[in-house]
Amino acid sequence: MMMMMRRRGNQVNAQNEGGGSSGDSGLINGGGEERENDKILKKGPWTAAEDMMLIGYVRAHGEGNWNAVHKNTGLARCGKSCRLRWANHLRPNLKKGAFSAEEERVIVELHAQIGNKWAQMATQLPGRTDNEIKNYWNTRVKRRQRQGLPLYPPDLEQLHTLRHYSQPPPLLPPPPTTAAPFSFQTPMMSLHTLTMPSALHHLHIPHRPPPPPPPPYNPRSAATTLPPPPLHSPNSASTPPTLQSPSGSTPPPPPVSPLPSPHNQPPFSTLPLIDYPTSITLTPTAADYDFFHNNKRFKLGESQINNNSSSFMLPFSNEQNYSNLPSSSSKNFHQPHLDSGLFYPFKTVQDGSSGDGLLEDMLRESQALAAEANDGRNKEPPKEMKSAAQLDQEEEDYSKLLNDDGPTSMGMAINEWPSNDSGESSARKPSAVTDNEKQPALESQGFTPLFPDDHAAAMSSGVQSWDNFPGIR
DNA sequence: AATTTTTACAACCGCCAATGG
DNA sequence: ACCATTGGCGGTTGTAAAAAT
Repeated sequence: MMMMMRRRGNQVNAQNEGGGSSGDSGLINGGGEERENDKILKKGPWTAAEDMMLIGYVRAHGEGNWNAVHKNTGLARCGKSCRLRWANHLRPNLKKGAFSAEEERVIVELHAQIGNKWAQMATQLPGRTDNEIKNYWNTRVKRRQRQGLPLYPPDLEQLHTLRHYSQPPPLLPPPPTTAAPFSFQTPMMSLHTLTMPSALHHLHIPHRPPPPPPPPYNPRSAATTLPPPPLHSPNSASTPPTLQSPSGSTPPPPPVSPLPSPHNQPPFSTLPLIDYPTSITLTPTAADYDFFHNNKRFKLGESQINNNSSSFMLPFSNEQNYSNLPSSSSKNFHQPHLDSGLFYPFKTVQDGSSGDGLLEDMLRESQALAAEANDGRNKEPPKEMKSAAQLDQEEEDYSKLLNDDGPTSMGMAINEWPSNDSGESSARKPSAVTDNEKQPALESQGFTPLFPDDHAAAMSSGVQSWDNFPGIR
């Protein structure tokens, strides 16, 4: 079982958890729960069933309005918790696993440039969340301190020091808004296929566009922006150094971020959208028998696809009973992206029974809500939909990605033993490797892997799809 | 092999800003 | 102008697992 997380929920949560509740919401209900409007809100680790409910909700209603989740679905989580769970674990395109050497380099560069701006840094690292980056950095700080190493390599130390004396430069500008309207693989693909943009390799501060007017002074952010001073700074002089452009006399073009800016894009704009909101169907397609597990792609054989299996069941109850799962670890089910894979907590109902119906109920409820929303009124216009051409392109990109294992490609190093700028290795092997080693084969249970093991690296780069989610087409 | 240390990670907390009534 | 709601951000904590001793 995944870690038995501490239950800080036993504490009073005086805050209103993202505003989802009014000030009187802080009634304690021991055992990691909290009451709100007579509903008990859970705290602590999310169960797979809860994840499914949240996913279903988002697919039906889109992101945002997180406090409506528990009101509409009965999911006993506060809106804030839902948002966090979605953003950090459930949304598509997330890349899990150890940071690649290139990613580490980017983080260090960005940190030298902007400090603890995790959210901004995350916009430069496709598939990575601010939380991941923050965790990585904190770990790095501890490690470097213990080793007596500087936080930054010499070239970045210069930049870092400069930052103490000057206006922090703006982040890389957003890409042109004429980019493809939507592709949930676009950010990753661009980095993967183009390797790291030079703008992320070298931070040419002198050539950047002039910084915008300083924002109003914010004592809070001012207090948190500066990173801890370098431990062994080679540039600890009291005067700012002159920063030389590493590119010599030819200024590089303005850096272009491969990512949409959070300032002109809706958050998590990479969510693959469906024909909102009534497209949810319970009819499985062949793709529903196609899933990823443990970095392998599996597909049910024809003999395993029951013609009668028009329903799916969650192989666990609300109380997270994993006993019916294939031999995969519960951890992987609890964290559907851990394998950089897709959701695989589904088994077809072979005996014609309907299963526990949780997912069906969830989907039907979403469908009913969607229908209600549509009911002849000014419904919310459909969000972006993929055209057939887009889907084809994604398929093609995906195929390319699977065949592309260039050593400098962003994201391919997920299973490599990363070493950072100073040549040190992370003290811990990426867990995905050991997980793979541990995993019992699903083949013995009737699943056929569609890709060989080396597919793992490509999948680990964050290529994910909703297409395998039951009832999506 | 046992124990200790370190790392990775998820989730929460507290605060702030934006928004809308 | 005020207040409530909502979403977001950065800091912090606790635990499991891995690595080191």
